[in-house]
Amino acid sequence: MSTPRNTKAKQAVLNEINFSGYALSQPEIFNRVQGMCDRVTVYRILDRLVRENKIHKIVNIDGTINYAGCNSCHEDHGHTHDHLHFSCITCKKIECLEEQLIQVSLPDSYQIKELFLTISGICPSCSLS
Amino acid sequence: MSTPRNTKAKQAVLNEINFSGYALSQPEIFNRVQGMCDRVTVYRILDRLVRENKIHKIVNIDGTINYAGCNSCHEDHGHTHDHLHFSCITCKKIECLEEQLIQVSLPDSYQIKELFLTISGICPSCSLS
DNA sequence: AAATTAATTGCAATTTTGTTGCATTAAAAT
DNA sequence: ATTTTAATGCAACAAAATTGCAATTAATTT
Repeated sequence: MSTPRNTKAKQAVLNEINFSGYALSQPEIFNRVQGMCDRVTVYRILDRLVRENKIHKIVNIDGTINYAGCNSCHEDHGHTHDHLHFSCITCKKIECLEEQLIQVSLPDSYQIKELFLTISGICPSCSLS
Repeated sequence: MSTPRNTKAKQAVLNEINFSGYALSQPEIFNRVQGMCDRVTVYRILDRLVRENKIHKIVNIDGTINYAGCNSCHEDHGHTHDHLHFSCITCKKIECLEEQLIQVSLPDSYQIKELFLTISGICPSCSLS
């Protein structure tokens, strides 16, 4: 198994994700670290950060992929994916609502691993205007 | 507004989706109607069937898009999207579990439009082997 | 502090996936 | 049978992601 390294580009990408209030797409991230590294490198860094449990990979309801920091996840214990995502149809931003937990019951024949709940609608700040 | 027509290709695509026990991707569908029509036509047929409320468009947790028939949806009333999808990590198939309804509560500042809940895990038939 | 190891990067090429324009075909109505 | 226009095929295009490989560099060892 390989031991991950910290590079400037990796740290820059992680910073952008962690300091953003909402989930970012690969193009947005690449844009924000302009000149730091190649487009391909951003893809690889994102893959690595997901593997290392440092960020969440969120698929939006339109299929676009976004990345968000992990607030309530312990790196060592892996991700807990029992919280929900809110996807604003106006500003297109996705945020994690970590407080709201989900409970569902399925027939015993289904083995549950993770839950992915996305709610689309209008977020608080878009509701104002 | 345009009046939809029934073509052989459209019916073939709809049949494949309706007679499949799980949601199909565009490549899978194209594969199953081989020789029937062009690759592009499948894309257009799928768009049309979604617009006509004949099928569901489901985004899987890996971002891939799949199509499923509507069992409990009334064509005229549009789609009800309050049920959940089960995504098997073994066989990669997605099925709609229409019986299981979801209830969540959010702060009043969020205006909810639709819910998308996908549960990943191992489906009954993959659990056996 | 220099040498070593292998993780990471850049770049070019490629693949995959989906879209668009337009002339042609064919479903359904008259 | 004729008419109307929805649907198709094909080729070109565009966007998004992946791969191979040589060059670079972070982190460990000497």
